[in-house]
Amino acid sequence: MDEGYIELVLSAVEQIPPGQVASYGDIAELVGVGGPRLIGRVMSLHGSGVPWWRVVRADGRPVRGLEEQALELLRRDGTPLQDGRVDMRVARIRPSTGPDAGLHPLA
DNA sequence: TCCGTGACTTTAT
DNA sequence: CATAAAGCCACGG
Repeated sequence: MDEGYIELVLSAVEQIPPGQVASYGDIAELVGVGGPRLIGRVMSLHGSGVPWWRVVRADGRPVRGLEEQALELLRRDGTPLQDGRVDMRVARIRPSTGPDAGLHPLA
């Protein structure tokens, strides 16, 4: 576990704007190193000091164990919630966000 | 060294 | 939509 890697992940999480979220897999791809579980590990150890609540699971469910806390913070940020889960279709950091966002590949 | 576990993801049933 | 299995990386026993 390199400190540089940790800083990289933490900085990536801090880059997440309010109203948007990122999955562990997204962070992993952003940093281009390791996998989702590695990100989760880094967050659990050094997640303090960064908007950890903006990092959610791929299904849109918040962090394990801190669901209520995360939900509150997400709601405060204006994140689109849907029945206790984040609406990844629009909240996830990624282009082509939406059911019909990019379905005109050729038009 | 092997095994179990965890702030995970994806595909299949 | 829920559950199961496989893949993934790092750590403690």
